[in-house]
Amino acid sequence: MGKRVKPTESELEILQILWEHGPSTVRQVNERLNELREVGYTTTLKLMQIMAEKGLVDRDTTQRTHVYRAAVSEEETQQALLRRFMDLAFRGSATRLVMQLLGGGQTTPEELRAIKELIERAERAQKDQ
Amino acid sequence: MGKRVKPTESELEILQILWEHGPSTVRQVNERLNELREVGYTTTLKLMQIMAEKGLVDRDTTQRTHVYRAAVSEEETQQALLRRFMDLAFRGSATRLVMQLLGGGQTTPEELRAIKELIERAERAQKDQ
DNA sequence: GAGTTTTTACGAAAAAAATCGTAGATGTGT
DNA sequence: ACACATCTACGATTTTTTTCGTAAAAACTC
Repeated sequence: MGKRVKPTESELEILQILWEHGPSTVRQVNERLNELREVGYTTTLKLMQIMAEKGLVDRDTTQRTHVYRAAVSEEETQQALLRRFMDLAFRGSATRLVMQLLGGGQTTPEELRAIKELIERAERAQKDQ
Repeated sequence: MGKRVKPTESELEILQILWEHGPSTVRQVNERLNELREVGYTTTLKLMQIMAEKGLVDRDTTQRTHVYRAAVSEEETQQALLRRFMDLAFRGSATRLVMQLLGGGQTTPEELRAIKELIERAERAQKDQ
């Protein structure tokens, strides 16, 4: 398990699309990307080819139109990215991070409730150890 | 307020040092950096000069040895970075982010308690509106 | 089957970020 | 004052990431 995952920002955008929509062609991915910003088709193609080389995605080449799918799990990747980001931007402090998250008006009341539930579950899990 | 600043990773490392230790010389910053990894003195100097141009830091040049200090606030910068990161890595979902944070063993029991306290405070703040 | 579209492959250019060497000015110690 | 160390400025190089042009093969259209 646990490949060393260090996707660049553009690669991560593509992974998000693959995680969300499942195996996709370059065209499908490119169209999703273009909903947000303008990206040339060959740009997306090249990126996905590089990602295949790096092992971030797998592709089925039996058809002329290749189908790509994520080769790294969403969980593991997010875990690694979060660790890195927390260290870099919050000097490793989860508390500070949550403080900004809650203090910045970036959470809806629903999210707050959901997050509280998560906390309580985590506390119970710790007690059970 | 609120400059639209997007420090690079290296720039952010330097900002962290300035936020944590206050106004510092290039040498002081470079020494801190070298506690983590090897960085040449002129590399750090150049970065800090660029940051001064961008307005990320201010510097006092009245002495031969310039003294640099952060020109952007820790809060605002973290806020902006968090927003960006949450969108990129968690498709904008604070809940997913916290889920990874709690599920990945990246929080100590103490942090958990502190975070719970933050949640409760945020809930009370919402009710008061 | 000629022309058009779609696709991959490849390489190169452009852009962004990080690193470092060298020169010259300024300071320090003796 | 001389030797040595420290500091800034500047430019150049290197590395990483992103973007795209062109060509060739495959498929589709009429």
